[in-house]
Amino acid sequence: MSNSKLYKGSLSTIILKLLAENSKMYGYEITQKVKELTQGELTITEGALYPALHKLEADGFLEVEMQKVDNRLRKYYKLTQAGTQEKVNRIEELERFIETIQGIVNPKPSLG
Amino acid sequence: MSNSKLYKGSLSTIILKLLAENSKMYGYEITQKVKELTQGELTITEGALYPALHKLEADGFLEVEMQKVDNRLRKYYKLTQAGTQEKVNRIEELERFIETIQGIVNPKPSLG
DNA sequence: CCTTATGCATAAAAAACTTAGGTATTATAT
DNA sequence: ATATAATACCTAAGTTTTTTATGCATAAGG
Repeated sequence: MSNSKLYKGSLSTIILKLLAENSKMYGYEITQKVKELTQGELTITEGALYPALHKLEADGFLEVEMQKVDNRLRKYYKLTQAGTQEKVNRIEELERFIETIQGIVNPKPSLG
Repeated sequence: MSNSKLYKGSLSTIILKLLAENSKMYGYEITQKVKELTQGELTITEGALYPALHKLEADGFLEVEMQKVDNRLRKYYKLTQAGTQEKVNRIEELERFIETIQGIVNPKPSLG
């Protein structure tokens, strides 16, 4: 994304999560969905997205299905079984990370 | 850190936050403090920490004070005025990022 | 004496981006 | 008609930020 350096490392987790919810998406659709979900806060650049998709596919987490719509080619991605499991792991990792980081930036006093 | 790729980009924010709370810390102390605060979840490597400290100093956000303790040299860092402001900005950015990412991985249903 | 802990540092490599291009079709505005 | 924006894919060069692997030095513990 253009705005924040913080999201580094979370892109593929975001992709896996969106595909778990929508079962089938193409690249451009993912960029639009992220914009929509974040009210424009996060803009995935194509230079980041496509390599990330290709890597997830190479790792066996995604499979591809081509489809022609209005004479334009779409490359639909969906989760494989391994991808479904990987999504669970990545989301867990992300949530653990958020808790961890909040333990630093928003430490709870040891006692009320 | 060794465990999570996710923290990429948040290291300098963590450093600024710790220095805002402790007014004066040296590198090794920061690594230990992070381990402690996160119960071992996050381990800052020295190869990441020292360059990050040097960059923050070069950017005018930190200033240095040497001190000898037990014949070992410590390099204490503290926030400059600019660093104090930068800390506020970075923390805000981090919290906005966390909200944004949670809007994706934990979307609230549009209506109960 | 050897290893671990404390305390600093850098350099090479890897990872994950941004920026900047390229191709092609369709829709919209001038 | 024609230019621009939107849709839809892609890659390569450069940058940033990390990991991994070192190096040096003192102090403490087995």
